Amino acid sequence: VSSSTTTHHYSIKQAAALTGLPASTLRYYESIGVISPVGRGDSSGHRVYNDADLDQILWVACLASTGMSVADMRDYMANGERGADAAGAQIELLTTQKQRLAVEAEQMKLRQRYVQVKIEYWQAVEAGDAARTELLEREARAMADELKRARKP
Amino acid sequence: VSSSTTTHHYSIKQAAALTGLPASTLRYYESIGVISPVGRGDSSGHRVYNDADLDQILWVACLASTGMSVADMRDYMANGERGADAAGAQIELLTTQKQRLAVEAEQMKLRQRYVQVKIEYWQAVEAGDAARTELLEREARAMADELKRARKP
DNA sequence: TTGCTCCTCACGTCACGTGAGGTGGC
DNA sequence: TTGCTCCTCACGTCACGTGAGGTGGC
Repeated sequence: VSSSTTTHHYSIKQAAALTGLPASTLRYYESIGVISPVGRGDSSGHRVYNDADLDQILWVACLASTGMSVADMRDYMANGERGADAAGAQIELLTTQKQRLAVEAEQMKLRQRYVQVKIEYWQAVEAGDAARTELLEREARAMADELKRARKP
Repeated sequence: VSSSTTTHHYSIKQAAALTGLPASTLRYYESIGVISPVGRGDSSGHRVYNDADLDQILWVACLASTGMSVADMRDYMANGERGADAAGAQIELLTTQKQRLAVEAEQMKLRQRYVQVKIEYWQAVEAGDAARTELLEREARAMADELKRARKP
């Protein structure tokens, strides 16, 4: 999704700053084909990133953040043929990714609740409230079971 | 948070099934001191897990799920002295972890919105809606900026 | 005895990170 | 010339995963 009116170029350091990924990772992703080869400066041989490159990198970073392997990311990106004709395929991939994120978000919520229950448990212990302590102990155990099930798929 | 009335024992395979972590990871965590040494069966030498062990493992799994390093997890667990006297310290650690989870959840939401904008972008491209395409392009770029900032701290 | 699970130890692997040693533009 | 950034290539590292080779209880 690059701007159709203006295109700037950026050094690897600038690209790293703009995307939040370290320069070493940008080189690594390019070397294994997760991102397409970026342009090089004449005579210097330095990488020159444009807006489309940055956009691609941000998208890869989003995929990586959900624990996708680099092999899968490469297939994913190769599939996205670049161009309006592939819109249908892109939407399909994006929808899958959306679902992955939804599952992850659900697990995050569970973990947050688990930690909250643990906080309340220790507060009950501190207050010497034996009944509440036992109640929260049971609750924590039940949540643990949920956490285990959520990790499977 | 082990049950005070009954304690069962479990093999490493059962412990793996109950916590969702592979047996190899349970051995690894024990070997580097992230979880305390578990009991061994007389003469067999096989690991025997009890409810307190399982609880500890689930807690470690929760910490690991937020990207905490094993070194930090070890310090964290060592600090939790086990016992009601450490309730205050436990609550402090748990509160910190809660905040880590909240930040992570915020990033998840951002990524979900980013993917959603991308989906709508390609739908606009597919529909040939140039104005909406450009609008969503700008929106995606703005979100990318947010994503970058969220990854920093 | 035959499976089955468990054990340790060592090496493999995945996704980078980190120098070493060298080049290019203000 | 002096910094500064960039380059490649190779090796290091972190968190496990995966055998190899062997033991123990029904």
